[in-house]
Amino acid sequence: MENIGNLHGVSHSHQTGDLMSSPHGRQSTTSHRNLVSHGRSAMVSSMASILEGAGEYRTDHTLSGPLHPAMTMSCDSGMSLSSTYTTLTPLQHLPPISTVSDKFHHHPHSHPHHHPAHQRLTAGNVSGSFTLMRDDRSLASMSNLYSHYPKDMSGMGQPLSPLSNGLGSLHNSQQTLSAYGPGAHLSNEKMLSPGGFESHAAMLSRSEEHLARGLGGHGAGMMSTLNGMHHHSHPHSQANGSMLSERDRQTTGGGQGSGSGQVEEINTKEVAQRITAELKRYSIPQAIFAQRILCRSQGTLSDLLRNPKPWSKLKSGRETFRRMWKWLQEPEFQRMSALRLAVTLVSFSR
DNA sequence: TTAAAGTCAATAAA
DNA sequence: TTTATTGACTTTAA
Repeated sequence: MENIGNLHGVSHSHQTGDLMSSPHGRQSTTSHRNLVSHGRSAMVSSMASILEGAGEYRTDHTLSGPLHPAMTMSCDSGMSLSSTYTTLTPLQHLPPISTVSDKFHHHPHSHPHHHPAHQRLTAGNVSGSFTLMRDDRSLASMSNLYSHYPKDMSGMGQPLSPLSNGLGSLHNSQQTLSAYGPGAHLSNEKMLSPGGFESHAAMLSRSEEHLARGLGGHGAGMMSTLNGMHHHSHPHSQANGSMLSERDRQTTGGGQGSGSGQVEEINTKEVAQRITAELKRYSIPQAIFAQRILCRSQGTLSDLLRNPKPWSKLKSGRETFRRMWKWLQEPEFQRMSALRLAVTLVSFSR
C-alpha cells in the first residue's frame, strides 16, 4: 500500500493546495482510505479496487493511463462531462482489454472524495489528466459504453424485459440507446415501479459478460462518439413519484442536458427508500454504493438514507440525491452491472 | 464572523 | 460484516 500511496501522490498533487489549507489533512487521509481499503490479498485487491475506488489502479499504473473508467461509474462532478471527455480522449489509448476486470482496475483512480479538489485540477501534470479522467467517467461515459450494448442484446430482449421492470420491458434496452442518444430522453416512466427491480440477477450475470465483451470491443470508440453528444440527459425521467415536479424532464429533450442533470425536484425520501431497497435487494453494501456511485462515504450515505432532508432544504447536497436518482433511472442491468460485478467479485474474494 | 449544510472518518451497534 | 452515529472540519451564504 505504501507504494500505492506514492503513486497516489501524483494524482493528489492537485489537491495539495487543498491539503495545505486543511489543517488536518483530512482529505489526504481520505484518499488513502480509499486506496488502502484495508489490504486484501492481491487478487482481491483488484476487485477491491473496483469497489473501493481503487486501490491499485496504480499498481499497474502503467496501464492506468489507458484505462478508461468508463464502467465504473464514478463520481464526477456532474458537469464537466464535455470538458472531461476531452481530456479523456487523449489519454486513452484504447486498451486492448480483454476483460472487464481489466478495465476496472485500472481505472485511473479514484479517490472519490475530493470533489472540490478536482474541480480545480490544478495543473498537475499528469495528475491533472488522471483526475480528469476519473471525473468523467461519469455516468455518461458509462452509459455510452453500455448503450451500444443493447444493440447486441436486442436479440436478448427477453431477458431484459423482466428486469426492466415490467414497465419498459424490452424497450429498455432500446431505450437505453436512444436515451443516450442525441437528445433523446428516456421516456421515463421506466422504472420506479417499486417492485420492479427484481429479477435481474440472473440476467445480470449474462449482461455482464456481454458488457465485458462489448466494452472490450468498440466500447471506446463508441464512447467518444456518443460523448460528443451529451447524452446524459436521460436522467430526467421522473416517472412516478420521486420527482415532485414532473414537468420538465420529459420535455427536456434537448435542451437541458445541461449537465449535471438538473433534475428539478426530487422526492428525497422516496429516493432514499428506493435506494435502500435496491441495495438490500442486491445485497450491495452502502459503502460500495456510496463510493462508486455517489462518491461519498458510507456514513454519509447512511445518514442520507435514513434522514433525507427535503429537497427544498438541500443545497449542494442535492447533487448526491441527483446521483442516486440518476442511478435509479438507469436501466437495471446498466446500473447494476458495475456494482453488481463489484459485489460479486468481492464475494468471491471472501 | 457566524451559522448552516455537507462530508468524512472513526467507532459503536447490529 | 454492514449499518448507524457522531464529532470535526470545510465550504458557502448571510
